[in-house]
Amino acid sequence: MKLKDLARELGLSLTTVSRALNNYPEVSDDTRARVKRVADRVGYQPNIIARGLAVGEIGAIAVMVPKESTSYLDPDTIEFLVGIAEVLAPAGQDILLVQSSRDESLETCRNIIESRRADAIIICYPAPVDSRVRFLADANFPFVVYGKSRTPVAHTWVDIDHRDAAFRSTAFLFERGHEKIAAIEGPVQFAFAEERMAGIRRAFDQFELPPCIINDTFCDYTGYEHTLRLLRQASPPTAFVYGSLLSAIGGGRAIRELGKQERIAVVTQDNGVPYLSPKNILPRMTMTSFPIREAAKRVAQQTIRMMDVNAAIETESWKPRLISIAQSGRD
Amino acid sequence: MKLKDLARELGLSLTTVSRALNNYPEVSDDTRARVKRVADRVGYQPNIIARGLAVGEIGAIAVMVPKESTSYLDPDTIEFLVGIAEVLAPAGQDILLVQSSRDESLETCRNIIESRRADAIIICYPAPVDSRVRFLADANFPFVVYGKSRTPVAHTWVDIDHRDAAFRSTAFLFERGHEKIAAIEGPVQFAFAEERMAGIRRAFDQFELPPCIINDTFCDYTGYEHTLRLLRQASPPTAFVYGSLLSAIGGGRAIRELGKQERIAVVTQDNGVPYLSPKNILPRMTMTSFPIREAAKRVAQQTIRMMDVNAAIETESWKPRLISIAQSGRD
DNA sequence: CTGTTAGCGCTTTCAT
DNA sequence: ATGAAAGCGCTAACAG
Repeated sequence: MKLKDLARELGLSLTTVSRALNNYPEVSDDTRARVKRVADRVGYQPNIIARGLAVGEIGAIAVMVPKESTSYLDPDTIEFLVGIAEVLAPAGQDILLVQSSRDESLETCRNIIESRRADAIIICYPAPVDSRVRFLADANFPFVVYGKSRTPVAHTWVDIDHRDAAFRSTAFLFERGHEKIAAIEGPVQFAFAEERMAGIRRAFDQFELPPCIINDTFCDYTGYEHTLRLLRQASPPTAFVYGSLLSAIGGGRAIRELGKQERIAVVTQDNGVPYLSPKNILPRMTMTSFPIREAAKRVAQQTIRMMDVNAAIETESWKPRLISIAQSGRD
Repeated sequence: MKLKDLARELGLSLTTVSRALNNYPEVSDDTRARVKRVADRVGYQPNIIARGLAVGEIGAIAVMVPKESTSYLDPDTIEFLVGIAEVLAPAGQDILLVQSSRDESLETCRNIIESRRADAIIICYPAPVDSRVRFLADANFPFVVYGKSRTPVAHTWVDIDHRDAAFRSTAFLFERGHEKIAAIEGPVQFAFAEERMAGIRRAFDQFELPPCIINDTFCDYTGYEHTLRLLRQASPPTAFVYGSLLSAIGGGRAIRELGKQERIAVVTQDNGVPYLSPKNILPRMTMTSFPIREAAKRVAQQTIRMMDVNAAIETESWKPRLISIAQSGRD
């Protein structure tokens, strides 16, 4: 069933039917009502591709997420996507999920806009300086970045204040008398990891101690291995800061295995992933907490806003709450 | 840069350039090479919408996943999506992620095919009798179902043999002398839950005991609550079967809290989600294991196959391994 | 208020 | 081996 068939059925022209369906003001209420009723009855659905070709829009937004060698989407990214979907679906925008590794990301990005696969792009977890930002800004293509990068181009972004969160996490432990603190953080090729490291370094500086930061992929076994290794050192840390609950889970396991859960203090970042509740983790952990899903909703809203040709650039940074948990260590 | 521009640049007609790019045999090797070289140099990318309109295909496959009231994608569904993406991305097919609740699923499905948003549909976790199956079969639209439903229409599906897995899980515990066994299973509106229940009932029948099965959403706190409640009964279960690692995690927590981790045996289904490793869970658990990601890859391959007009209907069912872990209870 | 007509960018007959 | 021209289904000027 195409528009032409529907028009014939109604004894009207293509144009009028199209206009009635799209709520153009110049159609009489009578006609509009009749057209809609019949369209509904015969189950007419516009061909979205044809429509896209005519209007030059496809009704989809590409979400670019990093592809790790393991090619698995981590829980945080998923939560992010869910938040995006919650806003974009009601807005009638499809989501085009695009995974790309660091070195092909610019190419992929170019590909998306040149083949017009999407009307806007969301960049998730940018690099500290991300080539896509300049490219998209130059191309004047609507985009929003989830993450604060140092790319020297004005652009719209939304982020959780990782620097602040990491600073407060570390300072929290120093203030409680810990002096040997180790931080298990994310890969340096991401801007957020750099941000967190800056926060951690500031805390170490303030307490005049040399920082101990490990960078690795956030996952259970990396958290486990680094923690185990550090705890087996001559003078092991008495406290850990984790950039992700995933590493914290693994780290917690290492701590338990060594029977140290009464003596080690832990602070972790918590992104509010529903099935990764800190409740299940031992030892108990203090956390800096912000629901990534909410941040994602803001990203989606900003993206829709940016699709307007003369939308202004906006940036926003959200501060996580610090949830202090009575725990072990020198509390 | 459009085809026309490229053609002008080359001093050739639209037609020839199009044919060269699409590897039509009637173009001379010389011309083809030259066209491709220049196209590459100027960075020409075909407009996918226009192409879609001309060919009648959009180059995307819709994946329909259930939307729960919580509107969160559970880890299993994610793993499924990752598997799908691993096959579809290299095949040049985009993924259109569509979440729909049970009662709007048929409508959504109709919508997708009538608006031609996708060239094929993947149904994930069907209902025991799923209206979409008949609809899509009647419409002669390519689709594959992940999950074995009872819908009385021949169609292509891929599944993990949940009935068998659940039977073996339960029988495993009976064989080890347990008589009070409780099963924490998924919502009955899904075919897989029905399948697992059939397997569990068969085991109970075989050992001539009345089944004890709880149905609820798979998540940490439901697993926790049901387990806690059951363990506080007058004569509590000595063993649990969990339909999902998620519930098992919560259940394990309840068992630990009651200090019963030396006395309760547990068997769980494990779908191989990388960050939900059973290693982190106490008490230790026996599991029926099958990587959902691999099943998803098969689904994607079958979908691509079904896009050929005269593809035959195929069904496949994969048996999980039972991984017996030395554990507590009456082992 | 309604209809005619010219595209949107690409593929694909049908000629040459 | 190459080109001209007719669509794919829809929207949007432009007329009336």
